[in-house]
Amino acid sequence: MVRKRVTLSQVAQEAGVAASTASLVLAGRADALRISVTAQERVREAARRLGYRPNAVSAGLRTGSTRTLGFVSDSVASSQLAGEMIRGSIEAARARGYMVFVGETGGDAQLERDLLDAMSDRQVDGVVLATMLTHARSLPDAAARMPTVLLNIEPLGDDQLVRVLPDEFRAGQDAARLLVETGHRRIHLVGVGADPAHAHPFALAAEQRLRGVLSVLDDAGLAVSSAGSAAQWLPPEGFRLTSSLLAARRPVDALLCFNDRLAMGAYQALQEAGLRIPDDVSVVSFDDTPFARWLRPALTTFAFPQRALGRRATDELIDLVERGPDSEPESPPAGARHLLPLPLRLRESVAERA
Amino acid sequence: MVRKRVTLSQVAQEAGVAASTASLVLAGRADALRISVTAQERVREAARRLGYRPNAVSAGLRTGSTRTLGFVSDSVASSQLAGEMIRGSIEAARARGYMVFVGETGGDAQLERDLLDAMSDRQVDGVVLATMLTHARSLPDAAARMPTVLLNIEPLGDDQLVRVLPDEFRAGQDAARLLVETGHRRIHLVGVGADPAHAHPFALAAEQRLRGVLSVLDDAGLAVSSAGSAAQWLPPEGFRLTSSLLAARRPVDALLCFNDRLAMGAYQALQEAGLRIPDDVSVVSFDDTPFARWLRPALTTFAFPQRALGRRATDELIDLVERGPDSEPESPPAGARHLLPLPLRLRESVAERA
DNA sequence: CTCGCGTGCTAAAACGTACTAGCAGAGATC
DNA sequence: GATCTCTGCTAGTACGTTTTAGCACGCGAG
Repeated sequence: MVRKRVTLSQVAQEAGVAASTASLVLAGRADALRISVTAQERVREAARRLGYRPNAVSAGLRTGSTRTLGFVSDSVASSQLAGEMIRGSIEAARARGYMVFVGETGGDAQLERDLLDAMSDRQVDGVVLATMLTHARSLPDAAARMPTVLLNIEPLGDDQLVRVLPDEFRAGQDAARLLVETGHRRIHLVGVGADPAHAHPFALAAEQRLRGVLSVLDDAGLAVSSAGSAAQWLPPEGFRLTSSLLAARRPVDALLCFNDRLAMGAYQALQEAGLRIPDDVSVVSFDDTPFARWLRPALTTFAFPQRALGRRATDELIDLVERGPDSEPESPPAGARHLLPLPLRLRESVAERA
Repeated sequence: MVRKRVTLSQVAQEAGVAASTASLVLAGRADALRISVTAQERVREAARRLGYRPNAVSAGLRTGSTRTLGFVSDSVASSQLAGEMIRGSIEAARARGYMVFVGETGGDAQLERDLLDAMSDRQVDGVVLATMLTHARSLPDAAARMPTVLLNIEPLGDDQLVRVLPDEFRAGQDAARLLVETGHRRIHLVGVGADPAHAHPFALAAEQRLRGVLSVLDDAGLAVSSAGSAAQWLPPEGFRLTSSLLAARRPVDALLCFNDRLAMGAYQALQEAGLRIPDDVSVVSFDDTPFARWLRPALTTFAFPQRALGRRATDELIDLVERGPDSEPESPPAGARHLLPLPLRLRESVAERA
């Protein structure tokens, strides 16, 4: 079943040279070390003929670098986010010749340590540490022992690691601006209270997003109203909050939902109350969950850039790894923070107001 | 930044024994090879004190086994399916001390070969080859060269590999039976035609599922009606098919949608036509997509067991790997096919008919 | 006293690659 | 003819394990 792999010495033998010569040729260091062109050709030809592929395990043992990365996330819950991030990470890695080990902790710190150990045992060149849940957190020791990039995490203590994050503040601004500029005046938040200090439970993300919203509404001289905050950002909560907002008979122009699932619940409440979207009420949201485009009318939302985040974090990690730990002399200010935009998906749920 | 790992010889030195002795002790082969209890204790103590962890790369080079698996899928499209499968795979692997490399091909055969090569270069012990798209396909050569388990794939040529698949036929039966037993008579299929030979485009899966449905409807003496087949199983298609079904004014008791996204479209068409679910029309579906429970009324559906599939395939792979290629004497009939059920998620979209 | 045997351990080779140090031979120089 | 330099290559070691073959020692038996 398992055909034996061809080794370097077999190639060397076939080409009539020593293993070291073959190694030099195939590593592209032949010119530097004066191997004749004919010998080079013989080696390359032999390698091709035998279908030689270098054994990465062996090379890893020798050089210490395995061209392998780890991706550890906590997410089990909001699976699509995690899935897309992983996908982005894998793509970026692949493009630069790396493979990635994927691990999930479900938020369990012990499991996280075990996973990082298991990856370290396999000599990964570095890891991406990602989260979908708690955005501010302390870091495992392992993060200090190997090249690490934080994805969607704001570390509590250490400040030295490269971080890749969605630009929540800007997204909040953009969403509010979209509504303000289309003439909406009676804007209600769905999912968070009006006070950024208590924006919980999605901590930093929600808080930053809210601050962005507030800064724009303030500038526009608009009062801030919240339909109420929710512990879970799920459709039933969106439904409940929107229903009671409507029951209170306060004037409403637009709903600014803090994610698509809340928006889905809001849709249901609006529709069951006989209100039309966007003619009576506009709805804008965040995430661009798959179903956002399938709602009727299609939901206008700011896409959470999972894939881009995964890709970027991995690219940063590879940069870090390949730069080597020697060039530390702060060429990049260690602890750089990269913010990625949440692009607008303009669909049908926002109307122009007179 | 990077603290040096402790090696076996350091442990040995600390314990005052030879490296080979330390190896035997830590590998648990001490008793078999008569190492004194005191020496064993010294080794273990030293290992603990120094925080020794065996280098898996080195061990992999020596033994050929890296306790590493590969998971290669084609899916980019229906991401949640893939995500959950991967998650299941990772869990199962983790539980038995394996790590997994994840790769995605997007259906590109060349990329698939490259990924399998890259994994093979890293000496994975085996791979799970999964698909979300085309269920019947030919296999890359690499599959013959290392232990391989097929996930959601029915191979075209070779018949020898272990396969793990959802039990589509049974799910079709279950869905049809659910509707028949609750008294529905005017059942319409949404997404596929009534002829299993043309069940495309989801080939085997849809065909098997349809055959299951038909077998039950036939037994119940019910005529088979289809609202029409769709090239894409997405909400707009579900909406379109259901709308034209209703426009044709044929009597309809229940809709049997071939996935949740079609069902979502069907919901929209029914609601916009002023029909109530389930009072006027029952709806049943397949997949249990996250939004299924958030639709109003919550959708009754048969859950596609992605996670279980991933887990099972990985468990089978590890069994295969650990059994070794030597014990081939067909203890398990090579090419076993494991079918996993699609469990019913009974919610609110099906009513009892008089 | 010698032999044989059991006990407790170790030396050494192997896995496949990377890379340093250096060797052999040809030609050039004096 | 001896020395030097340059070209073209190779021997050998290291990476950190696993594993086989076998060594040294002490003790009991003959």
